[in-house]
Parts: sequence; C-alpha cells; structure tokens
Amino acid sequence: MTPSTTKHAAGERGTARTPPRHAASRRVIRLVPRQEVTSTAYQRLRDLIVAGRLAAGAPLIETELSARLEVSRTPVRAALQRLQQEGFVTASRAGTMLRAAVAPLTAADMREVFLMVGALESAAARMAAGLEPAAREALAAEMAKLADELHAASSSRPPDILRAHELHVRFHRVCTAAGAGPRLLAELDVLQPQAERYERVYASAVVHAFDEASREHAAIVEALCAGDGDAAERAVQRNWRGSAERYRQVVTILGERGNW
Amino acid sequence: MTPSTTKHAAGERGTARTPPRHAASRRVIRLVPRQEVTSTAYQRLRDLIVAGRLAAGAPLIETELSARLEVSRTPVRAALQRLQQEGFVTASRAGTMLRAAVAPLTAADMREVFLMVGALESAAARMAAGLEPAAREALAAEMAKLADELHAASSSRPPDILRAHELHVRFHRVCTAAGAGPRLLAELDVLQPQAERYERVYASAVVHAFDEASREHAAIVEALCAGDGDAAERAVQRNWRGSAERYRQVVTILGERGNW
DNA sequence: GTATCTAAAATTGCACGCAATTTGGTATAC
DNA sequence: GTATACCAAATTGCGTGCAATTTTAGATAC
Repeated sequence: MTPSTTKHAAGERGTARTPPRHAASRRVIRLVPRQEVTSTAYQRLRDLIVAGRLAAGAPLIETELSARLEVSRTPVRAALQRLQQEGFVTASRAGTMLRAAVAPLTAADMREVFLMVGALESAAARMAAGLEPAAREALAAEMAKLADELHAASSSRPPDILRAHELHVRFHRVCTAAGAGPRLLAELDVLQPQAERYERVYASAVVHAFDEASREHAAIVEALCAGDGDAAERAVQRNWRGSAERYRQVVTILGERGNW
Repeated sequence: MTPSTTKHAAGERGTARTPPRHAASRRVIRLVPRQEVTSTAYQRLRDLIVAGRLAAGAPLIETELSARLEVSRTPVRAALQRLQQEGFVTASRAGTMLRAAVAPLTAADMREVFLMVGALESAAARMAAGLEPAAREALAAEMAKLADELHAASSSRPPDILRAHELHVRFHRVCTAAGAGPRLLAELDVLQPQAERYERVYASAVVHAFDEASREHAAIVEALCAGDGDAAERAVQRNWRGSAERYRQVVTILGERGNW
C-alpha cells in the first residue's frame, strides 16, 4: 500500500548526483510555477509554427527543443503530442518510432482546413442568428464596425496587412463566440490559426481580393441583422469557400511549402 | 495499488544496492512492443468511456489507471491528455493542478457534438456528391444497402439495437470516407464516438424514431445519387438535427449523466 | 565508385523518483 | 457542536535514466 519511504520525513539525503542542467543547482526553487512549463512550451512552439519561424517540414527533435526552450523533455513531449493531434505537427512513422515535423503547407491540406472552418463557423453563425434580437443587432453592429475598419486598413496605401489580418480574425471570432458553445469554440481556436498559417504565407499576394471579401462580410452582417439563420450559414460558407479559392490560386502559383 | 508489478525491471540506481539477481542472467525482454503501450492504453480507456464502463463524471486517477492497465504513469498521462483534448475527458482545475474526469453527458454538450458532426459530415457529403458519376453511384448503392439493412434490423422483433447501431455508424462512415480528406476524417473519427456515447445511453428510448431516421437516410442517398451537392449537404444536416432533437427529448426526460 | 557490413551516435518510448500541491482526517480551542 | 490548525495521505508536474530502435559514419570488399 504505502510506498516504502515516506516522502516528508526523509528530508535531505546528500546523494551527490548529476546537477540539473537548467536550474541553478543550489536550491530547487522553481523558476517557473508548476503547470506553466508545459503550457508555455506549447504556446511557444505553436507561435513559432504559426509565425513561420519554424519552417513547414522542419523536423522537431525533442532533445533539441528541450535544450532550446530550457525545459526537460517531458513538457516538450506533451506539447508535441498536442500539436500533432491539432494538426500543427505531423508524425511520420520511422520503424516503430514516431518522428515529428512541422506540418507542411499543401494545397490539399489548405482546402480541407478552410472547408472545416467554413462548415463549423457557418454552423456557429446560424446559432448566432438565433439570438435575441437585441443581442443579435449588437453583434451585427460590432461586426459591421470591424468590417469597415478592415476595409479601411486594406484599402490604405500601402495596405496595413498586419492590422487587416488581425481585424479579419476578430471579425470571425466575434461571430463565432456569440453562437458557439465551448467545444465548437475550442475547435475553431485550433483550426483558425492553421488557416492563418496559409494566410500569413500568402497574404501579400491576395491583397487585391479584399474587395470581394468585403462584400462577403457585408452579406454575413446583413443576414445576422435580419436574424436569418439559413442566410447567415450560407454567407459564411461562401466567404470561406471564396477564401479557399483565392488562396488556392496563389498556392498553386507560388508552390507548396514543406512538402518534400 | 502496489506499484511494482515486477514487469519492468528498470530503475535501479547504479550504486551498490540490492543486486537484481533474477534479471542478471537473462536480458529483460519487453513483453509489449515499443509504442504499443501508449496507444493501447489510449484505446482501452477510450473504449471504456464510450461503452459506459467508465461512468460519466468518474474521476480518472493516473496511478490507479496505471495499476489497472499495468503500465507506468507515462503512457497513461499521454492517453489522458489526448482524450482530454478530444473531449472524452474533462480537466477541472484544482488549484494549480488538473484533475481529469470522464466527460459528463449533458444536453448542452450533446447539442454541440451533434451540431459539429452535422456540419462536418454534411461538408463531406457535399464533396462526395462531386465524385465521378460511377464512384458516386457505387457509393449511393452501398449506402442504400446499408440503409435497408438498418431498417430491417430496427424493425425486427425485438429490434437488434447493437446491429442497428453498427449499421448506422457504417452508413455515415462510408459517406464521410468517400468525400473527406484525412483531417476531416480524423476529426469525425473523434467526434462520432462522442455522439455514440449519447446514442448508447439513450438508444433504447429512441427506437420508435427509426422510421423518421430511415426517411432521412433515403433523402441522403437520393441526393448523392443525383450528384446534387447542395441537396446532400442539406440532407445530412437535417438528419443530424433530427437526431439531436430526438435525443434531446430523451435526455431531458431521463436526466443528464455525470453532471454534478 | 558503389555496395555491404558494422560500430557509434542519435532519437524515441517508457519507467520511475522527487518535489509541490491539494485533500482528507484528526486533534484542539472556543 | 463548530471552526481552526495541523499532519498524513494522495495526486499531479516535471526531470531524468535506461533500453530499444533508428540513423549515420566509417571501414571493407568488390
């Protein structure tokens, strides 16, 4: 039943063992609080991938990441497994082992990601259209405002890509958060950054299409304002299908990344 | 809860200690091949949850599962983290730690799961409707056959619930696999068993609704056969919305599980 | 030069120890 | 009887050792 050694009464046993690499070996004070190590490792890796600093297709070696992030392999492993299941990382089988790599950017994968985001977000928009009229109109007003700012940012000279992108993300997120429950929201929080990987790489080549996106956004707001769930669903679907098509053209021209 | 089940003879510090005499002569052979330990732990836990053998809301203690599955905590942890991210397990924060429990079955969660499955599967059906006519018609024929068998199984006396359920799963899976890419397929492979949790618990009370489901299935096959993507998408959506409504009534009558 | 075999390095999968923290129970004060 | 202080058990987070396996490098034969 009880382990052979009681943990608290034992105290210090002066076993001279190899000093830990990361911490100053004097006292075992946690520099980073418990439970933060794994989550920050996840966050950092994910940001590196989304931002493109970790190139598509790059191999992800546990010990190397462990050294670079200055944590042990355990949180790195946990982060990699999560990223893999979310789709940011692919695991290729090498014999019986699994080798992790940054997920490549391919036209087929992009098509699928945009398809999934469109399907889920349009379902959320349909729910949002079923809100009380007051809440619904407030939501439509906020989205209209974001759409205007987005239009302004993208039609300025030179276009403010970063700001436009952030506004674009917020436009969709506001609508989603209003209609979706926690699970759908979590799923979109994982999928949207993966769409963002494609957007970041190819956004500069798609700036000309902002007009079309702008019209699609207006249709979404209008349907929401009217409380028409079917129309909202279709409008969001059209928007993502349009995006997918716009990016597809660019990806096929500029080539795929990390698929080799 | 004795942690040393002697199966793995690792761990002795190299210092002069108790000689591992029983292991000295022969090499320690892995009883279970590498990489299988974690995945089988995941599979077994997931099956236990879906089948209801691990009740909704039950706490999941790493050391206890580790002893029961006869593996160390490491693969159990990996399996739990994956199950949590997939939604089979919830993690409640206790101070700075995370305590895992089997995800409860609630009306709100069911609504969301069915919504997501409907959104994703209808998107896959739309793709499937865009296949070559030959492949499309073969798919429609197979689905029609499954739908017939399903109807037979559910209208026999007594209704063969298990077989009907398996046919139902296969009906949807065939359609999905034909139209979806690997990501969408993987996502549905995670979400469908979660819908199955509700179906298993409440299926006996919903048998009377098989007629309605049967008509909905026929509509899906018809749309696919005609190659009408829009109609296929709508038909799948109607089917899942109908299912959600049928189960919602039962859940609210019979009560929620594990939500306390 | 190419192919094949072999030894070493690299990498992953798993087990386990330890510390930090929470939880539960018991004694004590009021 | 209830509230509080406190100690022990339980539980999780993280680091690390070790073996299995893969990959790489080097040597040798052809």
